[in-house]
Amino acid sequence: MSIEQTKTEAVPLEGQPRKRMKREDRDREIAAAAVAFFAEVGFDGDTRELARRLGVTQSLIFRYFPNKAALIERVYQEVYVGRWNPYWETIIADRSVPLQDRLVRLYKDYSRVSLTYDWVRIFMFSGLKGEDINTRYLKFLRSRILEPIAIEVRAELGLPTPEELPLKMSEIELAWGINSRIFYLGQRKWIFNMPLDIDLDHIIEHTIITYLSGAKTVVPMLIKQD
Amino acid sequence: MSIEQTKTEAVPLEGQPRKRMKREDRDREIAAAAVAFFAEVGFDGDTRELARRLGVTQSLIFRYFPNKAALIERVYQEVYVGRWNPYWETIIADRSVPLQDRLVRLYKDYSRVSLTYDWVRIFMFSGLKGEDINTRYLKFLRSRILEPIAIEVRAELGLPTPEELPLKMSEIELAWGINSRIFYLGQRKWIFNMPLDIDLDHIIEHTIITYLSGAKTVVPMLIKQD
DNA sequence: TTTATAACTGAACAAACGATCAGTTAAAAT
DNA sequence: ATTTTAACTGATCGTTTGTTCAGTTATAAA
Repeated sequence: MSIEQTKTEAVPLEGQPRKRMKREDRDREIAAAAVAFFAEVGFDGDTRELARRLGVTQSLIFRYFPNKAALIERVYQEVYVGRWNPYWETIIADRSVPLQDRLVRLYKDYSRVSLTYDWVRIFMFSGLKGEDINTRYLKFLRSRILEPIAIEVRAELGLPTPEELPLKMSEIELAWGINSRIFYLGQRKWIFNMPLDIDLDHIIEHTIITYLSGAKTVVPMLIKQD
Repeated sequence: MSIEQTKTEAVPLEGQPRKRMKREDRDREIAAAAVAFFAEVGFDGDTRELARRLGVTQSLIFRYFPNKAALIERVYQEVYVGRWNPYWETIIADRSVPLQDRLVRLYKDYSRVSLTYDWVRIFMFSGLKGEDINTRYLKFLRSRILEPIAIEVRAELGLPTPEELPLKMSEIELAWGINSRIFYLGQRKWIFNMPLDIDLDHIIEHTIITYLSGAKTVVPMLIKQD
């Protein structure tokens, strides 16, 4: 199993009881352990087991978080908000670099965050739970990544700017294709236990090439439709 | 909410107690209700609530299934095994029809099954639970759908047959792209609550065009590499 | 060394859960 | 009409769960 590589199991020294941390440190330790723990077993994982992994009693957790829901909320903050890199948004618009290179660079970097064990699994657990954080994240992604990509494709193909002709839903939908591809890789690896056959970087390159090649064919067609 | 459209909530008549079904019928009724119920709340959903929806007592469920695990196993059978259509496998190989049309037809039909509320959510719940049914399903999908597609692409582009030159992992990986795209649509709609902006049939068409267009560029490149 | 602060524990509670089983009753067989 | 069969109920048990709180003890200030 290749899951272990990102597990953050804080096993305490059996003999020396590592105790009395500063409030801030313990707070962070619990949050980090909660991310790893809930990513593994889901949000129905019990707080006693989480405490056991931390090497503390269960009641301590409730001295740092008012209830389980608050702890889960913290997990969302850590994973979704805390791991977004604003630099991704700037890569896309840098027209001094060929578009294909920009997209490959962007998604190689984005994958380092969103293709981890914790990220993929917690994203699904929270989605299935019906939390609105997923919807909000995806809307954010669309406005910060997908729409900018669609705009750059217009420029690349010498088509009208969004000011001249607003982006079609279907152009953005086409860009979703890249993300769906990347995300599915994460699911194959971290949820369905189907390790990838070939190198991730290669897949990303092929995905971008496929997207741009397809966009060249499809987008001019799309913007002529009503 | 558009979720209701596939919910199969068997509300019993309050007055007349609809009772004493034949064993076979009740068995199927419980199984169907379990699919809908677990798809909604996950496999941690309690049997008392399931019984309430069925209009029977909780203990009755345990007279039809030895334990909860057996009921869940039945749910897998209903959804994964019971909904596979062997006809999909025959569409792909029919070279009297243009490849693009074959793929569009295949995935439009496949979507009718695998893009439902029940299917998408149960697939994720079972995956996150660590059940091997997902791995088995995806291996089956790869051999029955994705590899055949990769073979047809070879033929379409006038490249060597698999007998002359075995399929590369990366060629199959490229075909995964179609499925990832489709599956992601289901997740957007049924898990992340992001309803699709444009018509599903259009997206499928664009997905196939994008794939074939990309394959034309990438596959000749791939088979030259070691 | 003594005192004050706060990190931490251990035991307990109530609710919710899967599972069991002796008994009830509708429906088919005689 | 009576008997037999089997579908179904109601009450209960043991376990697990989130949450609370009075008390303990390490650590730093005095």
